[in-house]
Parts: sequence; C-alpha cells; structure tokens
Amino acid sequence: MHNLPLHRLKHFLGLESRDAEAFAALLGEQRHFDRHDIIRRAGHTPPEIYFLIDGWVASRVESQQPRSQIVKVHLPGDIMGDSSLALDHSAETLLALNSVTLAAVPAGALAELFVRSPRFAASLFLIAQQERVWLMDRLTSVGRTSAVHRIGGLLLSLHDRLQAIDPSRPPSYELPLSQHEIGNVLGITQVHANRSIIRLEETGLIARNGRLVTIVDIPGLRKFSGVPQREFSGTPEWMRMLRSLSSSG
Amino acid sequence: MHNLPLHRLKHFLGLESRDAEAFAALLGEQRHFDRHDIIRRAGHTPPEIYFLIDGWVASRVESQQPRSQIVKVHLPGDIMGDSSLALDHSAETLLALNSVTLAAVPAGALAELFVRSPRFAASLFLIAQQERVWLMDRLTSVGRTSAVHRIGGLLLSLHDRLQAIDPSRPPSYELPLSQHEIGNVLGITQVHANRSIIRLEETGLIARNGRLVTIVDIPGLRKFSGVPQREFSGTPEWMRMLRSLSSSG
DNA sequence: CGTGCACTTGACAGCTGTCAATGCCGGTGG
DNA sequence: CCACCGGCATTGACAGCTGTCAAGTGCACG
Repeated sequence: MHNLPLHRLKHFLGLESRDAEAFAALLGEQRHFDRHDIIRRAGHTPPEIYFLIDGWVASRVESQQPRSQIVKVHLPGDIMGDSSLALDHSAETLLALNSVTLAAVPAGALAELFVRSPRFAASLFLIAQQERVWLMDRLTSVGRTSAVHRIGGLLLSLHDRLQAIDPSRPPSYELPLSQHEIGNVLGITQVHANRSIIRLEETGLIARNGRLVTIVDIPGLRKFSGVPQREFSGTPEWMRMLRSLSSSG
Repeated sequence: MHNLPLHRLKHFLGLESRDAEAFAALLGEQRHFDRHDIIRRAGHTPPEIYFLIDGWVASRVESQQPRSQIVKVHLPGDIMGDSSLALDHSAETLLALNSVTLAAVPAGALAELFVRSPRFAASLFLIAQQERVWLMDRLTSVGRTSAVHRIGGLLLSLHDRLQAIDPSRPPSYELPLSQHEIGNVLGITQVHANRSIIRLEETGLIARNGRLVTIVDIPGLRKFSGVPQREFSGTPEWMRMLRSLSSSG
C-alpha cells in the first residue's frame, strides 16, 4: 500500500483541512501500468479523472501524425485527465513512462465534493491554474529559447517538482524518458535532443550517468535556462472564507 | 453601455442558469485602455480577476528580457488574470492590443459565488481546463510545426473564437497585432513572421488587405495548420447535479 | 549469440535568426 | 501646406540552428 502523495492538494487547502483525505476516499481501486502502456487514449472520455500515486506519465496531444507533442510530464501527486472534463473527446493520450500506480475518481463523485466543500472546489481550480502557469512557462521555453536551454529548463523543472514531493531528495534523479520522448516534450528531434544534452553536459551544469541525471549547479542552471521559479501562494486570503469539510462535518 | 459577452460563462452553465448574470453583478466599474497600455504588470498581484468586455488583450510571460512570450490573445468574453490567483507574484503582463473595455472582480466576491453556486464553481473550473487545452494545442503548434503552419493555426483559431462570439460574422477580421507581436505569439522573429505570412498568403488559403485578414478556405486552412477543432461539451452530465443560483434563490 | 531498442555520430539540406536597408504611412511641429 | 519623425512592413544577404538521412555502437534480453 502506497502512502498517498497528497502534497499538491494540501498546498492550497491548508493543513487544517480534511478535504485532501476526503478526496482520497473517493479513489477507486489502484491500477498498475508498465512503461509504454496507454492509460487512456485521446478521443475517449470516460467521465473520470486520475490521481497519480506512483511513477511518471506523459500527456500527449495527438495532432495529425507524426506531429504529436508531449505537453506534460506528470509526477506522483498530480491529477491527470482533468483537462478533458470539458471535452466530448479527450485531447490527450496518457502514456506510462515507467511503472505506474494510479486510481480513478468518477466525475460524479468529484461533483459531490464540489458541493460539500467550496474550499476543495477552489483548491482544484487553483491547481488547474497552476498547471496553466507551468504550461505557459513551457510554451515560453519552447517558443523563445534554443534546444540546449530547453533541455536545461526541463531537467530543472522536473528537479523542482521532485523536490516539492520530497524536500530531502538530492538533486539527482532517474529520468525515464528516452531521448526521443525528450525531444517530443521540447519540440525538437531525437537526434538534436541527443546533441543538445551532450552540449549541456559539457557546460558542467548537469552530469549524466546512464539515465541518472544530476543537477550540478542549480542556480547556474536556473539562470541558464531562464525558467522562472514560481512561488505559489499557500492558502490565499480570499480562500480562507470558504467552507471546508473540516468546519462542516 | 456594452452588451456583456457572457457566451463563455453560459457555455458550461447551461441556459437555465442565472449564474452568469450573478457573475456580471460582481463586476466593478468599467475601465478603458488604449493600445499599448499595460493593464497589469507581471509581478503585481491585486487579488482580482478581469472580465474582458470589448477589445483584444495579450497575456505576456516576462522571461528574462528580451525573451518574453505572448501566451494568450484574449477576446471579448474571456476571463483574464485568473491564472495568477495561485501565485504571490503574477506571471503574466496584460497588454491592451486595441481599445479595451474591461471590469474587475475581487477574489473575495468570486469566492462568495463559489459558495453560493457550486455549479458556477464547476463552470469556472471547466473554463480553466478549456484554456489549458487551448494552451496545449498552441504548444503543439509551436513545438511541432513550421512558421507558415503556425501562422495559419493562429489565424484560424482566432477566427474560430470570433465565430463563437458572433456566429453570423463573416470569415474576416481586423487583426490588431503587429507582425512583431505575431512573431511573439508564435515563437519566431518579426522578420520571419513577415515572410511566413506572405508565403501563407501565396497558398491562397488566406487573403490580406492591410490588417484585415480573410480566411479564404477554412477547411483547407484547418488541414494545413493541423490545429484540431475542439468540441467542448455543453453542460456535462455530472454537472447537472450541482446546485445553481437558479434553483437555490 | 542474435535481436531489438536506444544512444551516438557524420554529412548535408533547409528553416530561422540576425543585421541592415528601404519604403510606407500617420502624426507632429514649423 | 510641407518637412520631419517614429513605428511598422518589406526585402536582401548571410550565419547559425535544427531536421533529415544514414550508419555505427552499446546494452538488455531471450
């Protein structure tokens, strides 16, 4: 049994709230996937969302082949598939990048929680906004920087997010993406991704050992990649007035 | 006095709901801006959001100069500034592209409406998801297609959104963006934007007359640009169970 | 030991950025 | 009214970044 990574939900809810646990109670059976398994294919839309418990998942937009693009790499604690709640046909394919454990929440159960706790609703709203900000940063990186800088930005932002899950973790992690997939995230080809990784390594900002990536110089890489370090507020003032499960039952 | 463009709010709420009007009642005084005026600068975060009543607004992420990137072109009916509700320091600068009329809603008032109408909360959540999907499509366009295709995709998606505001509108509109700004949206330089626009015009898919853009062949341009036509569900089934102002007072 | 997948490297073409000059046009001051 | 000016659009020349094609290497796995 995994210890559920509720850090993202709790970030906006605040520590006194029990809403994260209420959300966890909605989770269905845990499902497991292996690398390259497709969790949900674009076009299908079972009205449910997914909570990523363990492993990495890519969210890929299928434009006309072979122009698909990985728009998000999900890490444990992420909510997945929610961007397709607004669509009749989901926009993204969810693809396991390594061994994955997740659980689903039906949209109806989510709606009930929206009613029971406006604060939970606001929190989910803010998490979606957080995803928008990250997506905007990624668009900026892809739109305005060269391949080497994009790689740096990707490796750094993954580091930042892993750090948020486990602050005691050293600046080093196993990257389960192939270079083809890395290129797919960054909007470059596999061959050019390879060359750019090597050139980034030559700057001394990162080091590699197989797929183990180490950020050697975090401030240096942050400056180099130009990716801003976003500081997301905890529970905003206006959110404290919202009823939470902790105060209603 | 403008007729408020509530089409986007009503899309998910459904016609029987009075929530869109309740939201409209929260709007502060109308404010006016001229082209090039800065509505809100990145870094500042008054806890409020904006409702765009008339005109076009660019949302620009300020990375280290001069690497800023326009991540969204807002049209009437859009909610602006909400992606920064989660941040201590807003990520985006809002910039008037032509004559703009808008009104603000304090975050506190928004929170009250979240409590009074879970259905409104869900609607705002879905609008944020819709923005995520569009942003994902834009990232795909920038990441995986050449400059000519990106221009086509931008012009087509603007057409689609204008069409959603006024379905009777002909496939022709005044584009208030300079070529420098177009390049800034697409992740290319002004010079290359110019060349690409001219090459797109030569395909016969679009026509120009000054800044008046006409989409000559809509299906052709859709195929050419590779931008999918997203169909956003109206009120999803799971949302119908949510209490709305129409049924609670 | 063969097979398949991922990574690496080279050569070359094509797309895009940079630098620079020209033309156009509306607004301003003389 | 006209000269001047600044912003924007257009064009040319050239360099540099990135994609494509192709071949070779290394490694895990059966």
